[in-house]
This record gives sequence, C-alpha cells and structure tokens, in this order.
Amino acid sequence: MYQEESPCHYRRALEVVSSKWTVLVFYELEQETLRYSNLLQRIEGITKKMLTQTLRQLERDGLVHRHEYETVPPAVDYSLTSLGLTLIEPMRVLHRWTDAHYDSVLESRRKFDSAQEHQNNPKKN
Amino acid sequence: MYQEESPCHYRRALEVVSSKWTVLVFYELEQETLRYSNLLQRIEGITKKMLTQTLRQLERDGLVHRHEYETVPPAVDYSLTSLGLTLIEPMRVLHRWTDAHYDSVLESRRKFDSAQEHQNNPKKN
DNA sequence: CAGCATCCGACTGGATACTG
DNA sequence: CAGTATCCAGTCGGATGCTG
Repeated sequence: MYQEESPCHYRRALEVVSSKWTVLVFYELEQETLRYSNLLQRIEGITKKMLTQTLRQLERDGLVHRHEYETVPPAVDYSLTSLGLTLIEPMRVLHRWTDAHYDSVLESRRKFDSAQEHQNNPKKN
Repeated sequence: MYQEESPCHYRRALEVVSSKWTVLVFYELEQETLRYSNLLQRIEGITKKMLTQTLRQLERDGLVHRHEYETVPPAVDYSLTSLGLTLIEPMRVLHRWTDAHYDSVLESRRKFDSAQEHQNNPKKN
C-alpha cells in the first residue's frame, strides 16, 4: 500500500505540480506548442516574471521542453515533454474530482462560515 | 474536453489539496480516525499552529470531520468525511505518478543544474 | 520578442509562550 | 489536551524598468 512509503517523497512530488501557475501553463501546453508571448496572453493575470519562473521550473523538472530559434528578434516555444505527457492523466483525474465535488466544497465553506458567524454574533436567534 | 472549462476553477480546486501539510494529514486520516495529539506526533515537523490551520481548512472544506468530546481535559478526534473519501483515489493516482516518475524529475533537475553550471563556468571543458 | 534586475509590500510559516 | 496569541524572519509575487 502507498501508506508504507515515504509521505515526504509524495509531498515533494506534489510541489512539482501544485504551484499557482503550473497547472495553467500545463493546461495550455497540453493542447499545443506555444510561444512565450502566446502563453502570456492566454494565461490571464500572469506576469512575465511568474511565467518565466514557472516555465523554468517545468523545464528543470523535465516536464516542458524549451525550443529557442536562432532568429532576430528571438522566438521561443514551449511544449510538453514525454514525461510531461505522463502527468496529464493524473491531472485529469484531479480535474474530474473538481468537476464532481467542488460545489460541495463551496457549499461546505458557506455552512462553516455562517456557523462561525453565529459563534461570534449569537445575538439574533 | 476539460480544456473548455474554466482553468481558474480547476486551480482554485487544487488549492484544496495542495498545501504543504494537507496531503500528510490526509495521509494519516485515510487509515484511521486520529486525535489531535496523534497527528501532531505522526506528522514529523508539523507545529501545532500548522496542524490546527490545516485541520480547520479541511474541516471548512468538508473533507474532514472534527469530533469534540465534552470531557476534561478535552479530547478531539478527526476523520475523513464521505467527501474526503472521494479524494483518496485522485490522490492515489498522483501518488502512483510520483512513484513511477519522480526519479526522472530528479534526474532532469541534475542535468539542468549541471548545464547551468557549465553556462556560468565554461572554463574546464 | 523573450526575458532579467530591482524594489517592496504582503503573506507564510516557524518558535515560543500562554490558556480553558 | 487541544488549542490560541504574538513575534519575526523568510519567501512570494506584483509592478516597473531595462536589454540583447
């Protein structure tokens, strides 16, 4: 069983995937190779700094391939590596869970928060 | 396809699961109901503050149930809710990916880092 | 075009001490 | 026992400006 193995290992691995922008970059690259500026446009709210940082991380982890064309001005495009492709299915599973259960999470939060309210303002009951 | 749906939605949902300690707490509770102090002992390196914060979040999200016994001194135990149980399989899938591919990630990092070294110190070649 | 460098406020999380 | 409160260093990430 998975319980017997190092949970730290597991946790560190999750970090590969769970940073704020990683999922969104992955999301775009899953469909097609894209250039830096394409990614910048498509991923709403991301800054150059964060995009670069995220791509570097993914490249370092071997999940994304960076291809630089020797042109002026420079052009660079990014695509998933074969290792990156293996992550798509696990991410889909998580995505499916999201679709199926995220409403329940939101619902639970509402209940929890209003319960907290009643704790703090038990006046009008 | 999942691409057509809001990636933001997806990202926010990932946050449910991807905080530093969440996975480890889940990991322990997957097997059995545990008391606060049990969790504190079992999860190496976690502080009371972080454990409490993580448990509160999970409770708020409806993934963990908090049961408080009206005794002195107080006793509290935690278990997964039925919603929490639905998350186990997705997490297992991610875990399996870890086992299968994390070495590749580490290997890729080594290569990337030593390539960076050569960039910075191209002396001895 | 595809970044890198810098500044800086905000948030995170660890250590420690205290409490019903 | 199961937390809460406070302090504080470190990190994250946004804004802005510069460059090959």
